[in-house]
Amino acid sequence: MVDDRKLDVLRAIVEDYVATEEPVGSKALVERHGLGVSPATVRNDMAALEDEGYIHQPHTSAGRVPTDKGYRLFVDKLATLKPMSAAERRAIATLLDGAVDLDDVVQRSVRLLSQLTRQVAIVQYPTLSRSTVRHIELVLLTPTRVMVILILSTGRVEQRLVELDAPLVDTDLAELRVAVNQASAGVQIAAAAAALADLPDGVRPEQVDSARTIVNVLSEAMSDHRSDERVAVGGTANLARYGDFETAVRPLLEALEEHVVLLKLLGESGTDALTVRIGHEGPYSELAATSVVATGYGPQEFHLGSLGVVGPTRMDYPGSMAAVRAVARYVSRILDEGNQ
Amino acid sequence: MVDDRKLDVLRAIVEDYVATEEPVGSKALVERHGLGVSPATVRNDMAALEDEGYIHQPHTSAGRVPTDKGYRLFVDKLATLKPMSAAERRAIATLLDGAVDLDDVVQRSVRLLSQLTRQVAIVQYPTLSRSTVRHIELVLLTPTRVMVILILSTGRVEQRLVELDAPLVDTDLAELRVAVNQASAGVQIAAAAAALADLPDGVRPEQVDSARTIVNVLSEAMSDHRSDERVAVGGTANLARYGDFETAVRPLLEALEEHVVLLKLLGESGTDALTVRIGHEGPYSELAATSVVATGYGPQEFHLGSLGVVGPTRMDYPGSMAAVRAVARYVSRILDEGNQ
DNA sequence: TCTGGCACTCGGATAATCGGAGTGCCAACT
DNA sequence: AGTTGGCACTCCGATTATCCGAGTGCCAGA
Repeated sequence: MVDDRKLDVLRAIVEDYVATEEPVGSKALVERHGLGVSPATVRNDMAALEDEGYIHQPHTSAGRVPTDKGYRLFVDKLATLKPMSAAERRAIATLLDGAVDLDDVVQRSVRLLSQLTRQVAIVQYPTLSRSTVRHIELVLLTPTRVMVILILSTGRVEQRLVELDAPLVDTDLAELRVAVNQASAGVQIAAAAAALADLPDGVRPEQVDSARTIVNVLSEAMSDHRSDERVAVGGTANLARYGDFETAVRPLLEALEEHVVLLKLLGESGTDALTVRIGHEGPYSELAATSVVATGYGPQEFHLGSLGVVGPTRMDYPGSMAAVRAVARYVSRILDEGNQ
Repeated sequence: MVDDRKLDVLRAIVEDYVATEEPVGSKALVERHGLGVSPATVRNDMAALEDEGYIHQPHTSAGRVPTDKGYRLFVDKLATLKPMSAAERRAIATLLDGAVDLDDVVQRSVRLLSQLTRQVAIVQYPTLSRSTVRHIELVLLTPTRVMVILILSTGRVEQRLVELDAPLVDTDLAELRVAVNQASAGVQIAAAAAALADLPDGVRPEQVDSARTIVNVLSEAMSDHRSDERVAVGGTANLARYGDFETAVRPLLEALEEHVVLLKLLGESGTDALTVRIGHEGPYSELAATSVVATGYGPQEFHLGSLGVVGPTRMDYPGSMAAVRAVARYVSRILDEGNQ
């Protein structure tokens, strides 16, 4: 049975432990928080909380430390997002508004997020998969060499160099340009790739080969989800504040190198909800000591990617959650604007 | 006076210390290296080397540790680059050949370099400043909205969205496209920016405003050296092997966040020579415990950027130098090929 | 159900001890 | 002059011993 006061005690334990990084005892608790009861009472509650698995004693005669389960309860029931201060809101707005292109938005977001939370921040680049084709440009560099440029609605630009078997003249290329754009402009890339596949059938015979080559490259670029896997990482210096190096820092540093791992951490579930993954809840047993606060972003429920922070299970959840949500909102808005 | 044998002793000390991370004593030295003399003799030499400032005793009755000056001598006089193994050469070649675009080349290089050296690797993106304009593309998205795409010889693509005051039709834009390309294709961007400045004077009166707007954006993009400051970092997990956290790891982690700092570390001197900066020789006093092995890259003495590794002063210089040089060569070659 | 009291536990900080690797120096040897 | 074995000495770091106190569980009384 977990009544209200026990929850208060749990909240107090979490807050104190996060702040001090040391097991918290009954006496210190009643002093620092106005619980209105005696240490002995708190001790009883603590014993109960421990029975339920919410807190844990490193050893007899030590204070209590929240378990993952304890943090979970804290996050689910007890945490009220710390509202961002006006100054912080302004900082977010001005910093992100100053971004000149997509790369810049991502870079600035990571930096911002890591500074706000003093944690390691991760921002996934907007995925190609759900974006639409804004424009395709074909440029004749030499008669047999075409530069193919694919511009997507998110602002991402993909470019490929194509070597043709037969020379092409400018007017031919212009026809082709019109054709590919008609077939794909405004269409989601998956559909665009499909639409383009039939295109070579419709062109003049002597252009078929060239068209086919170009279309192939285009669909390849469209279905190349390599860039879906791109992420930006920042704030690693914050790892330095971690206490335990071997169990906490090293595995995380290793994870940060592996972008695939990071994406899994962010949880590319496709949902835009703010999610918190605590310790062992995550997919990697080596990262049992780290938590992830993440959310999707994208204009109007349209999931373009995820961003979040990772840190020790002992982290400031309310603050991190608020920061992550705030940054995600601003990023979504920026991307939306650039997309009109 | 530093005779040959003393140099041998120094080399042995450096090698042993790098390998073991512990002060090395006279006895261990003669055992591990076939010096052919007795420990007592080595001790005499050590005393001399210490007088000269090449090595240093953490405390009486401890072994010796090389000083920065000692490493310097080692690197200048004693180090013979460890040749890359055939397997390593092949790994470099295949990995880098698989790169699909500029970003990919850089990403792969960082990864490669960090794995080869087991250090933190840094690769600067090719600078805009010395590259030439390959092509400029203007795309009419709406009558008053133009997407400007700038393609450079290094494969970098810059794109900007331009809002025009007056609507423009396709044929007008085509004229403009021809004009800007004629003015700038094949020209170094600094010169191209200058050449473009005069261009609006030559166009038809009703286009002047649009031309001016577009040209402004272009020269801005050309002189926007923001991307000159881009660097990729990899292998931070290797920091975990460092012993001393506070003095070695934390300052470096902080430095890695600051790309400007990194560029200074790489030494954007413009020279392509392989340089080694040891400990205090570098520009940052907080990084007195770290060394940098860096070199420029770019096809045929044409400096496009720098790459290198950073690590503790106690690092495997011969190995790192060889790896850095090898990777730089391959990167240069790749960039050259993509540039034909 | 809460509270004050009390005996008990145990980790971590502090102090004390000890061994050994390494040194410098010197006298003898080549 | 350069090299070597011997030897007394130093001092770090690992090991062990000691001790303090925060924190606990439990119980009896309000």
